[in-house]
Amino acid sequence: MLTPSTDDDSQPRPGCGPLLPTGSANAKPMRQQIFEHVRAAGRATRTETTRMLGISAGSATALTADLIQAGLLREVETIPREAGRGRPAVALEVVADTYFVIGIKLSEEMHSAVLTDFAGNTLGTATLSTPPHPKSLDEILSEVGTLIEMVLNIAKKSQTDIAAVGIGMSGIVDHQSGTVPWSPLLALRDSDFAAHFEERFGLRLYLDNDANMLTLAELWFGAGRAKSDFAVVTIEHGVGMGLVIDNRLYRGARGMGLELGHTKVQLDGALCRCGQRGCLEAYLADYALAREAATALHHPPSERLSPKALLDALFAQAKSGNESAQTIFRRAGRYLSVGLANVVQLFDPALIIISGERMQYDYLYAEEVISEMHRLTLNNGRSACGVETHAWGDLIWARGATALALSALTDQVITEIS
Amino acid sequence: MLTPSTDDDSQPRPGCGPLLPTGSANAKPMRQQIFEHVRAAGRATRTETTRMLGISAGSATALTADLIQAGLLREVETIPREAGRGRPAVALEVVADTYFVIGIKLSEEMHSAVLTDFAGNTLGTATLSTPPHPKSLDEILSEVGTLIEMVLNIAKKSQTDIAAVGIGMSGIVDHQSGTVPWSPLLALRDSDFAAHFEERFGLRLYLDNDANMLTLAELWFGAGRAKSDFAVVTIEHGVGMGLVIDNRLYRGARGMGLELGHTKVQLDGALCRCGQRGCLEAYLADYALAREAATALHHPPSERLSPKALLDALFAQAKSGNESAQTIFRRAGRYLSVGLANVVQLFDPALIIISGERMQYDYLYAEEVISEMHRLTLNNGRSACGVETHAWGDLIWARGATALALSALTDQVITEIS
DNA sequence: TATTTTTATTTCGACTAGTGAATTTAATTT
DNA sequence: AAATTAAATTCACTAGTCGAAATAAAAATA
Repeated sequence: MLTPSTDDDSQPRPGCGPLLPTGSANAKPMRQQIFEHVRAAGRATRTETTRMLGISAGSATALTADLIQAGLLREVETIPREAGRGRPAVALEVVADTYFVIGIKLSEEMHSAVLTDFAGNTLGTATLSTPPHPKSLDEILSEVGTLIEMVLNIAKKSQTDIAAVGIGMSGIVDHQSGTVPWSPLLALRDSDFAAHFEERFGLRLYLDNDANMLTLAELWFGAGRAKSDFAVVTIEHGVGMGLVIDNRLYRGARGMGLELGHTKVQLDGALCRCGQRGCLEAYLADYALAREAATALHHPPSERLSPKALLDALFAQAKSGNESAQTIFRRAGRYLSVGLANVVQLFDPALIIISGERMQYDYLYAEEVISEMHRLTLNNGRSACGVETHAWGDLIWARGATALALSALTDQVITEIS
Repeated sequence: MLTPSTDDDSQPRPGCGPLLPTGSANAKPMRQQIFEHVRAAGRATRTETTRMLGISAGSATALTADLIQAGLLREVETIPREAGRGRPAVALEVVADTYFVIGIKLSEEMHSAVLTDFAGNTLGTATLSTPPHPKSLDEILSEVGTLIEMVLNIAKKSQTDIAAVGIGMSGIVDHQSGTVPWSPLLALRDSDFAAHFEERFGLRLYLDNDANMLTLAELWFGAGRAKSDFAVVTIEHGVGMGLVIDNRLYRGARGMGLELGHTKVQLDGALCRCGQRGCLEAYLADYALAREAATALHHPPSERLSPKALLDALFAQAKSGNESAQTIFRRAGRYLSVGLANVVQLFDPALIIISGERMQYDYLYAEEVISEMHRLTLNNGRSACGVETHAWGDLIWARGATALALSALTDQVITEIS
C-alpha cells in the first residue's frame, strides 16, 4: 500500500522545527559555574573542579584567580591531606561574609526568617507569631519589618549588610513581576508586593509561592541536591507541589502553582474549599480532616474546638483504637497514595519528597501509604521511584527563601566582576 | 519569640546549592542556532536573524558565510520585496537536498514511513500493513527493510542518500540506549533494537516511544512550534502523553514514558490491562470501550466481532440514540476531562494538544469534554490553558520520527563544520 | 640525602566566537 | 543627481578556552 508523495500537508514555506529558541541559551558563564560548584561542595580543589566541569587546568587557574581577586573565593590553608603523592591540592572555599541575605516565610499564624551569609551558612533565625486574619499590605510589611529587625539583631548585622531578601508566601504569587494576585494573608487582591517592599526597605526582593520555596530548600539544602529531576509534595493547610527539572525550579507556563491539591482523585467526590468536588485536598487538608473529625468524635455542635485541637483529638482517638477516627486517616492515606502515584506516572521523577508539618499524623505518612503508592505505579521493570519524607521545622521554608535570594544575587555579583 | 542562632542544622562543611550542573550548559553554538532559526522560519534574512537571536550584524555575516560555505544555507535570489527603502534584505534558506532522513512509525497493524530532506520537506511516504501479532526482532527489521525500500522508491532516493533514521514504536523504549525493554510488537523483551538495526542497514538510528514521536511532531510541525511548554495527549490503543518543557522534549528521570493512561481517576475503579484498577486507560482505551460495548449492544457471546467493528457499531448506536451506548461514551468523556484537568493542574502547560486517531468518536472530543475540563481546573484569574484537538493521519507519527532524526543529524552536521 | 616520581598548578601562545564601529552596497525618495 | 535609508560587510579588538610546556610541592626510592 503506497501513497504517492503528495505534498498536500507541506504548506507554502512554513519551515519546520520549534520557533522559539530554548531558554538554555543563557548558559551560565564558567566563572559562575565554578563558584557554584565550590559553594555546593563546600570546599573544592581546582583539579576536582576541572574534572567536574570538564574544563582545562589553565582555565581553572585563570577563572579561580578572577574569583579570588574579586574576593568571592579564597584558598584554604588548613589542608587535611589524607594520602597520596604529588603536589597537594589546595582547596578553595567561598568567602562567606561578602554578602548576606534574609529569607522569609510568611504564613497565617507565624512568620519566620533566616539570615545567611554568601556561603549559605545560617547566621540567625527568628519567628514572629501574628494574628491569623487577612491584612493590608502595610500591615504585612510592618510585620516583615519587625521580623527583619529581629533577625538582624540575632545575627548582629545591620540592614545595610543585606544584599537581597527572599520571601515565600502561600497563595497565588507571580515570581516574575513580584505581585500577589491573591493570598490568604492579604485582604486585597493584586498587591504590588515587591515594589512596595523595595521602596519601603530599600532592599532587593525576590518573591515566590511557598511550595516553590520548599522545593528550592530541598534543591539547595536537602535530598534534592543530588537529583536533577524531582518533585516535592507538601501537606499543610492545602496540598502543594513543586517540581525541579534539569536542576531548575519549574514554574509552569502561566506561572501558576503546580496544584496537586486540586487534581481530581474522585469524580463528584468530597467538597473542596475551591468549590469543586473530588480534589485531593478535600480528603487530606486539615480542614477536610477536621470536618470529618467533628462527626467521628461525636462532638456536639455547641462544643467548638479549634481545627488544630480537633485534629489532635482525632489523632489521639485513632491512636487509642477509635475505628471511625482511624478510617478518616486511612482514607486520607489512600487518596494520598493515589495523588502521589499520579505524580510519579505523569512526571517520572527520580525522587519524590514529601515534606511538611502534617508529618505528625503518621497515619498519613505510614509505610503503608508509600507502598500503596508503589503498587499504584507501573514501573515496567525500572527501579521504583524513590520516596523520602522530611519532617522539617518551619525554618526550612525560610531557608528556601534564602536560596532564592542567594541564587539571584550570585547571578548578579558574578556578572558584575566581568 | 526569638531563637538564637543555633548552628545545629549546619553540618560540618556540606556546602549548599544543587550538586549537579544544569544540563543547559551545553548551549548550542551560534551557527546551529542560526541554522535552526532559518529552518524554522523557512526563510529568513540576516537582519531578522540578528534581531531574533540577539547577535551583532557582524556575527550574522560571518556565521552565515560559514554555513553557506559548508553548503547548508543559500541565499535566495527571488526576493519578494514588499515595501521599504534602503538596501533590500536578502533571504537565506536551508539547502534542502544536502541530507535526507527517514522517519518510521511501527505499530501493531501498520507501519508507516516518511522521507524528508534536510529542510523538513516530505519527499515521499509509504505505509505497510502487517499481521498484528508479536514478532521477532528479525521479522520486524525485515518489515522495516521493506518499508525503507518502498519509501526510497517513492522518493527516488537510494539508501546511501539517507543520513539518519528515526523510529517510533509503542511500548517501553529507552531512547538513550536504543533498546526496547518491552513492546507489544516484539515477542521478546529487552531487544537491542538500535544496535541490530544499525548493523543490518548501516544507518544511524534514533529510537523513541510513540507518544514522544507525536509530541515531537507537534513541536516541529504542529501547534506546539510557537509554545515552549505544552503537553500532548493521545488516545489510541492506550492513552499516552508527551511533554515539552523549555522547547525540549521531557523524557522523565528514569526514561519511562509519561503514563497518563495509568494515572488513577477512580479508587478501585475499572480494571485496566495493566492489572490495576481505576486507570484512566480503563475507561478510555479501545479495549475498555469494546468490553462495555459487548454488554450494551446485547451481542450474544457467540457472535464475536473484532474490537474495531465492535467500536464502530457502538458509535453508530450512540449516534442513533441508543442510551446505553451513549452513556459509555459519556462516561469515557467525563474521565477524559478529569485526566486532562489533572495534567493541567500538575503542569500548568501553555497548551494541551489532544491528538490521535480516536478523533472520530466525537463524543470523546466534544466541546463538552473540553469545557468540563476547564470547569475542573482552577485558573485563579489567569486565562485558561489552551486546548487544541488534532485529527492527524497516521503519517504525523512518522513525521515526528523524522524530527528526531533531523535534530540529531543537525547537531552532528553543524559541529562538524567547525 | 639526592633523585625520581607523581600530582597540582601556572604560564603562555593560539584559536574561536563574538562584538561594535566604520564602511560599503543597493535600494527608494526627493 | 543627490539625499536618505536599511542591509550587509569589514576589521580591529576582547573574552573565554584549550593544550602543551614549565614549574611547584609533596612522597617514594635509591
